[in-house]
Amino acid sequence: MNCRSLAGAVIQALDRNSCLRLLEDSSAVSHLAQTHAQVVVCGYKNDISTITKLIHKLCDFKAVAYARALFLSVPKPDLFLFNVLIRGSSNCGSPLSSVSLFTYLRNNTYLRPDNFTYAFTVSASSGIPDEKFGILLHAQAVVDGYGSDLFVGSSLVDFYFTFSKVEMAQKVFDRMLEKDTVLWNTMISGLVKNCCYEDSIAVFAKMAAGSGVRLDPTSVSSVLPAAAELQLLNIGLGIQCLSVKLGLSSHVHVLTGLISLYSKCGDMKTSKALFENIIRPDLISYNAMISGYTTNADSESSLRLFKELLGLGFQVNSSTIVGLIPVFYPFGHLLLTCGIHGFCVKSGIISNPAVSTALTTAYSRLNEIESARLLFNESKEKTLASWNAMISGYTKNGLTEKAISLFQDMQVSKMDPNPVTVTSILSACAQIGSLSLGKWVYDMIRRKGFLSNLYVLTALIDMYTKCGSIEDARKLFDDAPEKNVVTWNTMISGYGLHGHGQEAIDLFDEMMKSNIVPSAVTFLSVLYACSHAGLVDEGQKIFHSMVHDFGFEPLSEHYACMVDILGRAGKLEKALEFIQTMTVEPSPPVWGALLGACMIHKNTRLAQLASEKLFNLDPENVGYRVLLSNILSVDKKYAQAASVRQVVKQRNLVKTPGATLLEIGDIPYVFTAGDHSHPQKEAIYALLEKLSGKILEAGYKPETMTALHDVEEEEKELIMRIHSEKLAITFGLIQTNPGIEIRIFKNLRVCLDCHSWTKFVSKITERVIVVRDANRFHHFRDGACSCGDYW
DNA sequence: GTAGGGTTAG
Repeated sequence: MNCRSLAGAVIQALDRNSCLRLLEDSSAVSHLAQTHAQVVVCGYKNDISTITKLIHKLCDFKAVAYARALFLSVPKPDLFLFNVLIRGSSNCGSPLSSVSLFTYLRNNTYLRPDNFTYAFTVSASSGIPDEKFGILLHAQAVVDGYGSDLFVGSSLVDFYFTFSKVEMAQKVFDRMLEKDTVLWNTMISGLVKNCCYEDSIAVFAKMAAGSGVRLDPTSVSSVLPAAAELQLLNIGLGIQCLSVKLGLSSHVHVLTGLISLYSKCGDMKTSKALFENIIRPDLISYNAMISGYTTNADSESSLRLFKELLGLGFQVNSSTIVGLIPVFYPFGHLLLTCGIHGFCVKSGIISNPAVSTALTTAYSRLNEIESARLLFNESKEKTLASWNAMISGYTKNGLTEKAISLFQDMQVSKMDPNPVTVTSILSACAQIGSLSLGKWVYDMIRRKGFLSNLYVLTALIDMYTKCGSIEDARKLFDDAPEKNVVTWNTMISGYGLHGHGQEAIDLFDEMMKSNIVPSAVTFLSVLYACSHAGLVDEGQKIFHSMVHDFGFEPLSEHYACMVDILGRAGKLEKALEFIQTMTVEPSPPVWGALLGACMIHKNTRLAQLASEKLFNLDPENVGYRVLLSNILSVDKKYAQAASVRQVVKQRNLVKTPGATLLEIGDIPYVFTAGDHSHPQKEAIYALLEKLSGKILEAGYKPETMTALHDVEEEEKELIMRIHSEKLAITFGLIQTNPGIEIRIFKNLRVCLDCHSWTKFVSKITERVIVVRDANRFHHFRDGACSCGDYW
């Protein structure tokens, strides 16, 4: 209270009722302070009901410190006053004070807590990180005879749901002899909070059908998110009909819930109609619409509504922003992302962890991984989701080492990984082919009980196939209690990766028998499997079936697969004809597949046609130019080959350097072409020399020489450099005992010469050599490769 | 009643 307002206030004698009325009508803490002065002047400072009213009002205005001070001045507070302050403290974000007031009440007064006391204190204990307070209160309430009180019961149900103790919540609910709307509503919303969507819907149905209890807008709006989450439009429709019948359908909460439901089911037309039905849409209903447009990829409408919201003078909140942000990355809107980032900084919304996490994701999806990292570093409160967003940002951008090192930082900072974290890390292991790290993660998954999570399981299967252990992957797959379309796709593509085309087709057939609805990726996976195994007829059949039986509009990627299948089989003209039948514009991979086939089957004419298209569509890609240059060299068109390479040089295009990973025990070794940095390089180069002699005797013919005609000296040296896979295999031979399988991982496709070299080395050393290249696995054994020279 | 992080092809 300041002096001016005190001086300005007309202090006059008032009766008690007038004092109470003044308190009731106060609309700010400053008014209350003035009235407080009058209360004192008029001699009511010891009137408990006046003081209680004042404390109650102070709590409503969040002036909890003032309220507490006043409370302490009351010589003999009664139970009602205690209850008011317990509830007030809890509502003002000080749940611990509520509990300590309760303790004080029990230990230092002769008062006995009643059902209100318990209800308010239990509610407060839902806001304390430690669950023990609520559990203790539950026990005391039962002892004091309030165990089946409705008020107390509802707070207890809410408390147990807050701490994810679904069974306990259910138990308390079941034991309540009498159930009212609030109790049912608490149950419905608690189940939703704990992702028990089906149960939530079931409880709602029971409430509506036979409980005899009245449904209110909260009942309906509590259950709607469950239907939305499960995308059960029919259930949602039923709820909508019911709420119309009960006259609840014009309530803004109900309408907002329905908007969200229809949006999540992809029906923005209905959402829009519902939104237009709201007489005075509030921020939350706007948010629901914006997020709906965003998830349905209507960036224009989403942004329009956002601008409208700002224009109406609404103070947008974090939900608005989080619902809007994903609009930016599918369309590459980097500038708009930066704009909204600036807006968040200016308005202070950036401090909300959900906002900074969403922005981190946006930047990493836009390949602005550095910006993502800066934002991550700057964000004050790093939640589990923020760490996960950054880690997955790295794996999605192929920066696996950074992902793994951030994962280590995360553990150092004592943030406990969850299934989401683990899924990203497994994906990183799969990318780099690190079986040792993958197995370590698997160990952690078992310890933490994450194996029941379908994302984790699928990522684990993927990790095993990509790290070369297709059998282990299949075992996990067969033992899986639950599989979705992605799990099946993963296993099918795993077979493809290893060249096991028939197994992939068999699994695909089995999938169809299990009535799993295939996706576009399912067909891509099985078609790639056909291409890696040379199954031409089967591939054509599946493509045909995809279009005619399953009604899929083939994507450019599907065409690329078919071109690959036909091309590898030598049916180059047919592949070209196939491209000409395409209904969509052929993308670079389509022409790339044709170009690759031209390399295998030495067709310079078509190669030139394909590369002309490619150089237009994807001028920065060096791979295609190198491929064309090699094709020309093989055809002895040296001058043309040189001019293709010249372009690469002139434009300063960067070729991805080849590298190979080999793990001995848990230690990873990385080799690059012509690597002389290795401590055991002498032994490696000596053995390389020795092997070279032996395999030449056995009939090996180096394949690089043809490409070396008419090449500048400097360049020749580059080409002559020994490829990293040869160095890695040789090192593996030195480091491991005879008979042990050698596994290596190459980041690019293995070249023709290295492929042939490895075949011979596997024969003379009697070793199984497993090579994972950028495309697939090669299992070399006794002079032959599992790919049947088909890659 | 609205909202952030995860798996599959190439």
